[in-house]
Amino acid sequence: MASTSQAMLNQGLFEDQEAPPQMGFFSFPPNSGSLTLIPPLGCLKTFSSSTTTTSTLLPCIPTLNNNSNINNNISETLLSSLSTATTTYSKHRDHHDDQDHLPSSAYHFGSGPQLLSLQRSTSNLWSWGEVNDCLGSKRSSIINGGESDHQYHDHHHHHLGLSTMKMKKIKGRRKVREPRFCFKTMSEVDVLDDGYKWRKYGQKVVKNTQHPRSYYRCTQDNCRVKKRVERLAEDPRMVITTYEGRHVHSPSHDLEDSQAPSPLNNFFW
DNA sequence: CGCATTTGACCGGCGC
DNA sequence: GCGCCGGTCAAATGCG
Repeated sequence: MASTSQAMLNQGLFEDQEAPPQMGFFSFPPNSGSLTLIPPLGCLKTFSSSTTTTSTLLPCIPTLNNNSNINNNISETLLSSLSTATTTYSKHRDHHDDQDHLPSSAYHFGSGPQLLSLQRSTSNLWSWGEVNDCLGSKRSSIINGGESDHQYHDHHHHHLGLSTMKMKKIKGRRKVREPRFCFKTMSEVDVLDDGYKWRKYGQKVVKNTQHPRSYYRCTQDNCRVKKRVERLAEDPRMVITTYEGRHVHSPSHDLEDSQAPSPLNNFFW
């Protein structure tokens, strides 16, 4: 089911290893029939601070039923969303790290409304911030726990994943990370079918959250793609899925459905 | 029985 | 240096 959109994703989003992973917002509420579009929900946030620029959010959110007949296939949905929604992301400076500054150029794909904008980064580090913005990881949870909402909002996206970002430094040199993509879905089920086969290899309790974070690896040989799945602390209805790496194969669905897998079938990368 | 999941241990980075 | 934490490993357990 390779599509132009997929080709765009594959070639445009991640062909450049230095390009940051992208964060999108999608909603997959259960119990609806087919792919539909709904107005933005509370999952969409706008960040603002002295070090963070504004995130723009979806004008519409694709939704997909858990029992959908269209394979519950996220890739389809994401692609659909990309063709119907404006997806942007917050960008912010990594004020903890030194002076690798933010990209100055943005790429735009698609026609009509802005489908997806990509910020070119000189370092993958920044993109980690992106991912963790989406995540609501431990740092924000710690800040959130027992402290005022005001303080939480002030620091929310700055503290997310800081330790992780610093892990990227090795003797003053940045460690190159696999490209990442993080998106948020509204779903009752934690693991959404994205067309690939995953094996769980770990689970961690996230501080100040009742929901654990699960770690998955792609089961395909030689494919080192990983994904993390967790529920948003502030809104347990939301599932945060973070992909890391590029698949070196086609989705299993395609392999089953077709004998002619194409590189363009590669979901995200 | 084979494979997937669970779960405690372990490791490395980071802050204090 | 120590403790905390995220991420991973791997033995134990569960399940079809």
